[in-house]
Amino acid sequence: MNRKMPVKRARTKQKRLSADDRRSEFVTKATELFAEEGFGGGTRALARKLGVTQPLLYRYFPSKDDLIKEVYRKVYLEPLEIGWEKLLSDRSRPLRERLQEFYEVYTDAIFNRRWLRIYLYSGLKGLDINRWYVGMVKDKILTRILRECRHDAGLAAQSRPSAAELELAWVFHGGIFYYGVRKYIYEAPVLEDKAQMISDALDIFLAGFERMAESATDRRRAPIKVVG
Amino acid sequence: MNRKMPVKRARTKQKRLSADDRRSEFVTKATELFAEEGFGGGTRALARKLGVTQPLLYRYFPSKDDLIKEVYRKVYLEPLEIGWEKLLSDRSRPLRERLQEFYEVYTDAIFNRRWLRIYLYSGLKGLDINRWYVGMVKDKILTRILRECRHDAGLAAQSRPSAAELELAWVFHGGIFYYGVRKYIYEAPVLEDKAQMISDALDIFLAGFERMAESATDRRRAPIKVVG
DNA sequence: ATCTCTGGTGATCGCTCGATAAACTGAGCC
DNA sequence: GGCTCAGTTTATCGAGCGATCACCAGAGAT
Repeated sequence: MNRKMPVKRARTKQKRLSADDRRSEFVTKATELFAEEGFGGGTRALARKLGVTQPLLYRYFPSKDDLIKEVYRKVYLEPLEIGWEKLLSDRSRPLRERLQEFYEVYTDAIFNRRWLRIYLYSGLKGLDINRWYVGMVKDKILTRILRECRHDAGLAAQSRPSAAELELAWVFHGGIFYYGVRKYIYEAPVLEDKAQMISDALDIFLAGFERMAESATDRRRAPIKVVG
Repeated sequence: MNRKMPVKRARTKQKRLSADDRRSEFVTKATELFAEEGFGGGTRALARKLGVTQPLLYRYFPSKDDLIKEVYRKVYLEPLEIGWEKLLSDRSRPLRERLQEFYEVYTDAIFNRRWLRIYLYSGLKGLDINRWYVGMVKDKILTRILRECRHDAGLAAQSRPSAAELELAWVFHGGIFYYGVRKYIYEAPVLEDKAQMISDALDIFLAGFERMAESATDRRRAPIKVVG
């Protein structure tokens, strides 16, 4: 028996997907919708994006909240695909080079309208998953960076970074993050060369770290001086 | 004829305010409500906060959108009450001192749950007023800071800051701003001494600025060195 | 004491929302 | 060819939304 004209399949509204495909299509399009409209975006608008009717959603998700949770999972776990540990902790490469590459890769993953908007919307809802992510940035990125910086500067390792060190790292990290917010949320003009921005931010962070490391032994703060 | 027991007035729901008082009470409580719930917060919930009925809102505002606009006006203009120009441009005081004080005062004005949440919500809506505010930060704060920095470093004044300089200032500013987001939006633990955080951020920003100023004449980037 | 003006209420409209139940449909199996 | 079962639709519910209108009530002027 020959196939029933596959041409028609292209003309018809491509209904009748497999369950897995349909489900993941819901998550994908929901991410797009919620990124634009916030989580108040309607289930009918979502169905329209898929070319199906609204009740179909409930064959795949018990409630809208469950769909939202799926979106969270996808968005929050997406940028974690990168091999952070190896990249940051590979001491065969110069520290500066590692940091530059890490932030280029990391920002490639999260600097886009979809990710940043979902991240901010979920942050405003104050959910646990958001606190978890912030804690992870602290533990897996900033703490690791500080450890490598201390090692690079010949300082003794410590189990946990000091509050002042951590704050320095946070301000640095936040400054870079805010670049993405300015570009993709505020849609304000930014310096187009992202790598250059990261490089400049790294310059002043590393200089600040060295300065702090020295003044920590001094006890009193010495005025900073830069020599060309 | 004696007064009708004024004590009762205290027991009764204090209705019947003057038009101006009621109107501003609507704006105040609406700011609180929208800060928590987003602008999807309902007019009935708002009325409940005032202890009045929902239709009363429409005696004072033609629509919910008009109320929202009032909230924007209040929130966006609130931190502008400070005398920025004088503070930043008063060359009788050391630059470092001026910057420290400015950021302490500025963050006193905007680092609170209400302001930051309204700001982020409105930013996500992509309204003109938000772009206006970002442009104002650039023109009235960052450009002015850079001008003072150039003057302080003995560099020639320029009508507009270079893109690289501006980006440096933005990353610095964003790093400080993100401190507020971490504390009041994410409710994550932060270094409690805000003035210290600002001081540290200023240290590395000023060092970075000097470094950039020097390398601009060198053409090639000189490695940074910090002397205690 | 009565009138008036205005701040405030009760009832309700039309709409959209998330969610449910029952009916439909078409590809694969016997 | 008819059966089956999974993917999809049609119809609809109850709740909540922004908004409107007619009415109420109390303080101040006369």
